[in-house]
Amino acid sequence: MSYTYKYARPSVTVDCVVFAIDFEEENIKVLLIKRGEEPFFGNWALPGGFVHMEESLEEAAIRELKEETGLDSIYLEQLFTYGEIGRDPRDRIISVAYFALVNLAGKVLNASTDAADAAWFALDELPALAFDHDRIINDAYDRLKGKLRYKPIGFELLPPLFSLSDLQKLYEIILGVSFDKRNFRKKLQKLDVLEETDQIQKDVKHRAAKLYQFDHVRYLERENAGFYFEL
Amino acid sequence: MSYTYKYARPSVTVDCVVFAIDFEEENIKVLLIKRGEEPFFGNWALPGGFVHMEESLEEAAIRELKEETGLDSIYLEQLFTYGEIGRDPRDRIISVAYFALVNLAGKVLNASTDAADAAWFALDELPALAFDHDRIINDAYDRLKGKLRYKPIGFELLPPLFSLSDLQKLYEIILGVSFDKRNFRKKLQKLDVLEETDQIQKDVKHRAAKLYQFDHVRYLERENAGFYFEL
DNA sequence: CCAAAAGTGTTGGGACTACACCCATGA
DNA sequence: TCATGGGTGTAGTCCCAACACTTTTGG
Repeated sequence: MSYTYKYARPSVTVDCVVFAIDFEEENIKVLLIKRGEEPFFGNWALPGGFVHMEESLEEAAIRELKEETGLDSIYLEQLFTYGEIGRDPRDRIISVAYFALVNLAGKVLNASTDAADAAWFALDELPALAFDHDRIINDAYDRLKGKLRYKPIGFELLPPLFSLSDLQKLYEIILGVSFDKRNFRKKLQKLDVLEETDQIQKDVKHRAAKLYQFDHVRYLERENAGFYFEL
Repeated sequence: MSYTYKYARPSVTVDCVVFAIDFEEENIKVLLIKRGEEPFFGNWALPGGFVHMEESLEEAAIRELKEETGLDSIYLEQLFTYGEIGRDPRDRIISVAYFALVNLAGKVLNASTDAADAAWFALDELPALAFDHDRIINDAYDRLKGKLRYKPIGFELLPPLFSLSDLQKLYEIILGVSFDKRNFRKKLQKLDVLEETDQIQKDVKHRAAKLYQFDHVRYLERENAGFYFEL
């Protein structure tokens, strides 16, 4: 058989599930854009678009996020690739989904070129979504819950300096359980990956909490030494 | 902007990393095929090929496995999608990699249509591989090691009936550590997902071990009840 | 009877759970 | 002074790691 890439080719897109935590409302938010094109014109959908020939998948995800939402340099990992027949009503489309985490307070959204609008929605109050994006969001949430327990990805959802109560609330919101305050703090202390700073909370009307930061370097040292992060 | 899927399209392939355990040699085996086409004619590579327009990704993976190796109805999960520029020397190719587990003793290989040959290689003695397949195998091995600890996927590498020593040896081979026999057995007993059968080992020249089987149903019950499999 | 692997209990230490009160601050 | 969340210790239980010998079978 000769070497020819002779088969008909599907189109390939990337889609990004961007999560953030809303500490006021105590819920999880997903970033959606209102589609400005057919199909599903006017519906809400995940930010994303076609992969260009001169960029990698991750580059495409980063570019689309920037173009459609203005978000930049956020945590991003590949989630899953969806390739069922009929996902797109008109053509064969394969979508590589990405999973992104962002600190809600630290970023501002820009609507732009091919998205008429971008907005945060509570995960449990999503509008009707284009394509199979509801399923993708579900899978992403499963990944978030699963990975949160054994990898320090929660810190991506917090500002660089945070209180222990914020961290605990984050875990409680995402996992849907509550933790004992003293036990939670003891466990973190034992993990030894948080660094206490000399900063404290500002503008709170009660005793200000000490602020901590996550020590990536120490975490990697411990992981390589065979210690497991687990919460 | 009008609705046209106007972009140039990459080709999409699937590649399968099939693992098995060799209990005689006490090592991990990977299934490779010798390429019968350019590029990398004559090199060893992962089984796989182009995704057709009328099949899903998983269907493509199952079809290619059957065509190239004869393997059928084995454990399969999606691993990762590789889309770097230049992975393939001649064209833009995006590969959806799958991760497969099989019981070495229970299956026979068939070479066929577009693979000149198929063979098992020890993971630590791989030949030069086509494309970036060495990297894909590495990623698959990481997935195997990681997932083995908290999901009962090891049973996919064993025959339906197995001894506790086989199971322990499997964990030791894959994770590269050794476990205390009594503690290992106590832990399994506590997990309560193994069913003792009335069968025993045959044709061994020492005391024959009792054979057990994995109880999928009970495992799912426990998982839904919030219990974690962990070893 | 020898080789080879199967099978089996106990103990000490560390981790986890459950639980309640005082402290600091701003309004 | 009050409301709000910040911060802290102990005791009991359970889990885990460490450790060695006897049993069964085939050759």
